[in-house]
Amino acid sequence: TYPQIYAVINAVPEGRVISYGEIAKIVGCGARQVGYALRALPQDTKLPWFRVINSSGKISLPKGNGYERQQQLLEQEGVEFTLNGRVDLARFGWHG
DNA sequence: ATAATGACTTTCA
DNA sequence: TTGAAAGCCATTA
Repeated sequence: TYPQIYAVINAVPEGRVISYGEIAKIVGCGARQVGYALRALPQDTKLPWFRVINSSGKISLPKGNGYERQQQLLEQEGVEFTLNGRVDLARFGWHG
């Protein structure tokens, strides 16, 4: 299941994001399993893990531990965040 | 084999 | 709009 999840994430184009649930629906597993796969990712991975956020358009990492880093990486690609730290999935969301 | 654990989601209050 | 509660299901222990 990891390979399938990684494959989908790897297919997400720059400047776009996808939710855990979307990935789960595509590979046919639960949404939590997607997060589980990301947690097991090495630090030096080339996978665009930061393009994965939750269904409400928010980052699922706790502040002070990756949250800021992910937001920065996304903004770096042109993804805009609202005042309350959310991403508009209607505009930046990606559907294969 | 069994039970616990979540980088989640959806469904109501 | 917010938050608790109940689903979810592969990985860990």
